[in-house]
Amino acid sequence: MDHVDNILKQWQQERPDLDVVPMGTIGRVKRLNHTLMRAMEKTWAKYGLTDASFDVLATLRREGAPYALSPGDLMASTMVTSGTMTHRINQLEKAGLIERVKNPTDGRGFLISLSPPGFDLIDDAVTAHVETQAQLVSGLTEEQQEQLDALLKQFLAGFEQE
Amino acid sequence: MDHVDNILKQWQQERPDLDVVPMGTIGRVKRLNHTLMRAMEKTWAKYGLTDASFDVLATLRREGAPYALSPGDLMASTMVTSGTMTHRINQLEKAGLIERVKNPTDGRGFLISLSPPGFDLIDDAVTAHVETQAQLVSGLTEEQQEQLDALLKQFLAGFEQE
DNA sequence: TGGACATACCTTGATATCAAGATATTTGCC
DNA sequence: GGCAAATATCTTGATATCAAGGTATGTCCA
Repeated sequence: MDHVDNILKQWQQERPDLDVVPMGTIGRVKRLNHTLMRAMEKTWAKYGLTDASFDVLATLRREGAPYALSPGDLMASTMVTSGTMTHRINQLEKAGLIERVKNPTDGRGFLISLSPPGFDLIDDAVTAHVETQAQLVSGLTEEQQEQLDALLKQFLAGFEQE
Repeated sequence: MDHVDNILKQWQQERPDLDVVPMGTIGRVKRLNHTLMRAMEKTWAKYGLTDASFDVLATLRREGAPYALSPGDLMASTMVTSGTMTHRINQLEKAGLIERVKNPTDGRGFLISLSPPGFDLIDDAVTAHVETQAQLVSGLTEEQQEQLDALLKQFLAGFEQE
């Protein structure tokens, strides 16, 4: 009987006409996401990073050499709007972790590339981040982790192509 | 091979020293949460509500008569900080959907109660909301929904008592 | 080849959130 | 009863986000 079960029980008493089973699952996804984000933020903070800045730097790092993408590519990868991405890029540029370069093949745009300090920082931060994540999933057995992953993947598949 | 799989593949090539399996699962939770929230926001918007305002009104509604809780209870239930809750309450009070009443048994605090228009609005909105949620989970079979729910519940259980 | 449409990014304005600290009240202990 | 500590809520200041719209450049077709 966890927090979400209590919510469902309340609804059943107040609104027995509603089928609240999906609410339980979606509520758990929301709550789990919240909890995981809060935990991971602590690790990012040790490197002076946030969800947003880690996200951008990690996206550039894992891309491989020459560690550069357009703002539009970054937006698609991180699911944020253009205004948000402009803001993130400005902050990271000010911190010297990325550089804006005119896109040589498209005069409308830029390429965002990791600076050498940005590369070093994200390489250290992601090592710690992966350790934190391993900790976070350790409450489930390996088999449960695999099952959960497979179910999440199928759940997401229903949305990604649309 | 979904979006998250691509991310993991990139990391494997760039940083083969890292075990990125947990990153996949956690990444899917984040992405799924984002997608589900965006979808549910559309329903809330039809009633002039947001995630935040729906959350508060629904918490009061499911509590049952007399539909009143303290800001502190609301904070605990919704996982936001006190500043955020004060702001939410101010907005809802301005909209006439809730009322602030001096707590008769504790002079430091208030009780937040649903106004009659607030009650009517949330009762309609939650009906539509539950329909939206049923739609959102319909990509999984009933059995998969149950499995997912059980795994999420156990995952969360590792955090809730701490 | 030139004009209409599409695209890429930035700017603006409104809102939501958090962390930290302020204020008022209650509780508990002597 | 009275003072210290705990508690409940609000205030403040900094940031992040989004939606909508602006500007410059590229693309495509008649």
